[in-house]
Amino acid sequence: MNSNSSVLAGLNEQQAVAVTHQGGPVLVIAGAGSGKTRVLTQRIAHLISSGISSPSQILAITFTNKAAQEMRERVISLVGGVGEAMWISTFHSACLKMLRSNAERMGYKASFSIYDDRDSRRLIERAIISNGLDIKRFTPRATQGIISAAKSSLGGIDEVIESGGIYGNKFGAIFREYNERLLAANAMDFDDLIVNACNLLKNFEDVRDYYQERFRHILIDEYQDTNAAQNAFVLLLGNKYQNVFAVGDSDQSIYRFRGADPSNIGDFEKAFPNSDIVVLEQNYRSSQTILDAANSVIAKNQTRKPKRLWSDKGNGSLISLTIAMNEYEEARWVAREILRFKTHGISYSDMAVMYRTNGQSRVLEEAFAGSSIPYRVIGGTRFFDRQEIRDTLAYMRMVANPDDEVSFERVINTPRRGIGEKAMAQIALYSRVHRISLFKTLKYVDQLGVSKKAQNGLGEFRMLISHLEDQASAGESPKILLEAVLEKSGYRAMLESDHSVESEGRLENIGELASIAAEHEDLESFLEHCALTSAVDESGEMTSVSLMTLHSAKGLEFKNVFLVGLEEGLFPHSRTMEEALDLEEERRLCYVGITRAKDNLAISYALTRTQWGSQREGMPSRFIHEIPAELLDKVDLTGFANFDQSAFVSTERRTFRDTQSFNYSTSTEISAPQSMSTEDSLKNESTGAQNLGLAVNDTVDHARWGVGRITKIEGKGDDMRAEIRFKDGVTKRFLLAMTPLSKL
DNA sequence: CGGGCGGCCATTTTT
DNA sequence: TGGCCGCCCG
Ligand SMILES: Nc1ncnc2c1ncn2[C@@H]1O[C@H](COP(=O)(O)OP(=O)(O)OP(=O)(O)O)[C@@H](O)[C@H]1O
Repeated sequence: MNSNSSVLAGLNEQQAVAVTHQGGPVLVIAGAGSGKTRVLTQRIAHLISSGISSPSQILAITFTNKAAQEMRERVISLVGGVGEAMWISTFHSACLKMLRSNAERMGYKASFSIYDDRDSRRLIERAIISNGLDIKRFTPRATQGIISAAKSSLGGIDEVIESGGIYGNKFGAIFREYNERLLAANAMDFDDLIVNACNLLKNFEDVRDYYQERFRHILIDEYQDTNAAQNAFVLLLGNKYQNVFAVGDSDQSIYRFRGADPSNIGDFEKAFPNSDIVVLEQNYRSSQTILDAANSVIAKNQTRKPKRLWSDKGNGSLISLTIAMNEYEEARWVAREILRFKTHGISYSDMAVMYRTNGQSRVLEEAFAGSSIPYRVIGGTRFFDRQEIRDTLAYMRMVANPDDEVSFERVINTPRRGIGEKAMAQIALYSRVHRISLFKTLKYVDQLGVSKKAQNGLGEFRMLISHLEDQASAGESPKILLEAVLEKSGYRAMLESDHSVESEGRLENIGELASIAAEHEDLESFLEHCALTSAVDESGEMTSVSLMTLHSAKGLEFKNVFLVGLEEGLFPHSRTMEEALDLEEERRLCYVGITRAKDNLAISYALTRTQWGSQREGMPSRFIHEIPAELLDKVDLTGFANFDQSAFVSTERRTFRDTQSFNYSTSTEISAPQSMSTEDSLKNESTGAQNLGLAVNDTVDHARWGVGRITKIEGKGDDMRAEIRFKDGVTKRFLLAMTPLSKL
């Protein structure tokens, strides 16, 4: 069967051109919602069903694992059959797969560990310290930024030295040591996965030949967010047959901060001089109103080529703009709207709330819980970031790769085995001198020069790991191994013995990890899953509202979208407001957010917001002003929004006098004290409570919350804070200078 | 050596 | 808000 109806169904002319392109390099450039992902997916289906390509000749790159999985399912539903042979994955997964098969060539063992951000930062910290540098001056975070930027642009030590400025040589030394430690630990960081895969292809002709022959068709989604190393990977693989199909939208490039380089799009034509360009202009997702708003925001970017994008879905409803007193009121308003939409037949799973920073989810979660709205937070504090999960996985990694330095340090003394700083220093010394890994030094435990107690602990640890290694090489499943780790290491016993609610939660999480382990045949695939599965990948079939950052929202779509916290300093974020290029990236992020909505878009901001314990007054985001006023339907919950830009005088803004009544009816107990402290701070008055000589266990009376007992005092003078546990069991924290308290 | 506590810090976005 | 460091006591 050749050109097939199901594969071409639901495509416009331009889309069909792209899908059925006869081969050679193709670049699809198109705005949001124009069907880029659909085209890419259906092209895979077309290649297979028309017999042009077999599934095993397909390499498709997506931005997240979840997108990969969905694409695979979609292709299978179009052409049937088993899709196992296709490689549809993220860059990182694809590179990892190649590296596992060829690790020895690169000087690694096949069982190498993958270091995520935090593992890598920890190792960088070790490298900084062992260079005799101060981690206050050379912060691991900043150093990691420099190193990662160099790696992801395929640079080496020279680039690190250069971006290190006057301390270039120091950063260079750190960089060198970090890489040495990685190699010694048989570990790669995220950037290494890409860089090493490139080097593998570059340096080994036979490997390159193999993969070039194998992947006759290479397709890349979200091309605008590839970095130099990823791009090099694509070019290396695609060089021979040049069947490279890339889709992207430079207006949706939002990862420049981590090395993504949208100029890869422009360079595509240079790399493949005979490439064909396909432009898609019809948006099938959003109403014209939403599209107009998005187009007019993004038009403010200077460094951009204008682009046409239209929709025939009709104007739809206006975009609502809501002004709230504070973030609590904003969240309650979102909750009310969600319930309202629900009664109009829109299901929870068709709605999403998007924000700039993860920290904003908390208040929303509280409001949703209070309104019994089912919700899911996508991303945020990830499951795999929890301490107990990291600890358990560190044990598992030790089993797979005993040379793993970061994992060793993590668990050598968890639970306590009497190994302190002193013993660790001795181990590190021995490992340096004898050029063996930390774990291997344990063979010579009596030569390390550590206390008897530490020797015992170390011996115990060594037996534990080697016993587990035996089990692993005997082919025990990850589930069994995990069980053995928990039991034999004493980790479970440690948690069980303390009987706290916290430990119970940790045990539950570990239980969850065990069920993930049960889904995997071997240790390697389990660890791989844990290393590369990001929070965004968690499945979300349930009928719940989604909460996520704007970054996580890329590529998704919802009927109703709430964009919250549109305040100067938050969005655009204060860290981006100085550099024009950073600000443009924020604007693209706004464009991405707006264009996630199909039917209804609601944006909102709060006049005050509590950040780092203190209140901040917010100005409406410039992005709001960049949306034509006639597309907005303004609702002022506060009565005194200072949103008096000329564009908005037409709406029914209440006068300041009205606010004296202060009866924004929806406010409940949560916002009242908020507004009270706002008033206080505005008047710059102190309640004097910091001078009452309060101490822990004093009983106090709070003007709004009633009687309670002080459980904690910190800070002094005007900065004194108290934690008070009220009679109803609620615990709250206050800045005393602003709190109406009396001592009882 | 280990645990607990106070105080200081910084605090964007993530494969 | 929490993560981390330094300090103190058992
Ligand atoms: N020809 C078409 N007819 C009807 N619907 C279409 C057509 N093409 C795409 N769509 C729909 O439009 C929506 C957006 O498509 P898709 O996600 O592929 O766009 P995209 O360009 O990848 O978007 P973005 O870049 O914003 O993530 C999807 O719901 C898709 O099913």
